[in-house]
Amino acid sequence: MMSEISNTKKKNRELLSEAGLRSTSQRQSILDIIRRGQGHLDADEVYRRARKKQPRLSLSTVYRTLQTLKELGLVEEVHLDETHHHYEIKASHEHHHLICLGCGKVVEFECPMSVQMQEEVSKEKGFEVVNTEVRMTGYCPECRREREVSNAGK
Amino acid sequence: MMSEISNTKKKNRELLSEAGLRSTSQRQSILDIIRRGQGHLDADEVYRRARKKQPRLSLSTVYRTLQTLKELGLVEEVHLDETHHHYEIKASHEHHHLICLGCGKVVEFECPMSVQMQEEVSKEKGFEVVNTEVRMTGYCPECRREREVSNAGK
DNA sequence: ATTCTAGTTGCAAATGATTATCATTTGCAA
DNA sequence: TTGCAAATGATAATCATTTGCAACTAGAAT
Repeated sequence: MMSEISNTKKKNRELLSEAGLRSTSQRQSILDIIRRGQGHLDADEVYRRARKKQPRLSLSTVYRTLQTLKELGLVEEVHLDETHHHYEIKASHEHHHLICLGCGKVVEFECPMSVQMQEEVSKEKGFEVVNTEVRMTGYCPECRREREVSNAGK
Repeated sequence: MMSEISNTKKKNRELLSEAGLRSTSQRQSILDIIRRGQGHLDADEVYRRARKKQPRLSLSTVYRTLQTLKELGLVEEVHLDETHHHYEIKASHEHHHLICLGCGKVVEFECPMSVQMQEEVSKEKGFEVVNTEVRMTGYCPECRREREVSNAGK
């Protein structure tokens, strides 16, 4: 347990240097924040959290690091809403996103079917498919209830 | 055949006035352009095309109209790339998008499975799912070939 | 047909996310 | 410890999209 946490820094360092990149404190903490973020943070949220430890950190560095980590394959960019990007640790299990139109809540779900789907489309269109993203939108249980109430009131 | 085209204007007019909106020449032509667009135009492309007929048209109007038509349910906003939006006529058949990372080409595909998938997720998560978007990325046949050639050259 | 007025438009300025620039700093191999 | 390329911070630039507002017009009322 304990060792996992103290190993993290070492692991981060290795990951970076293997890629021929310098291990800076900024990169350390940004990577840690995303790892602990459990979900999907946007650049600004990463920035806000990282600044608690490193007040001098610049937003540009956050963007640059996110980009770098994405290229390294450590972090994944997901498209939850149309206005900006979110980032999460490249997960062990593939998953997709279900977004509530009412409150913005994001729920992850797995979808074994998508692999099949990907193969089918691959074959049919002659593409080499690299990635499949499934994005559903709708209303979560709470927001559904609210909507029913306000509709009844009409 | 002929009548379909001449009916279009009338139909557009009705659609708009039913929604309590004025039928302006700008809205007419923007709607027509998207309808004839067969695919996925971004705001700027709509703007460029519409200006051929109406040079004084403003880009804001394009954006505002796109927004309006989207709310009316006549036009659908799709997220093909991360930098800006694309719009297409709400299609009779549901379809998804396969985007080439090499040349940017967009291919549409149908996916009956996605309906099943939607139901499953609905049930499992208690959401009322409104929409499902499947976005695959990869390399089209031509770009695949190119990539193989340049890899061999190494 | 003329008038009236709220819905629309065009323009220009504002915004928000992201990227580029560049002087300064820092990791790290020698 | 030192030298230097890589990385950072601060700021300006960019690009898609939105907004404020005065001028304009579709379409209802006269």
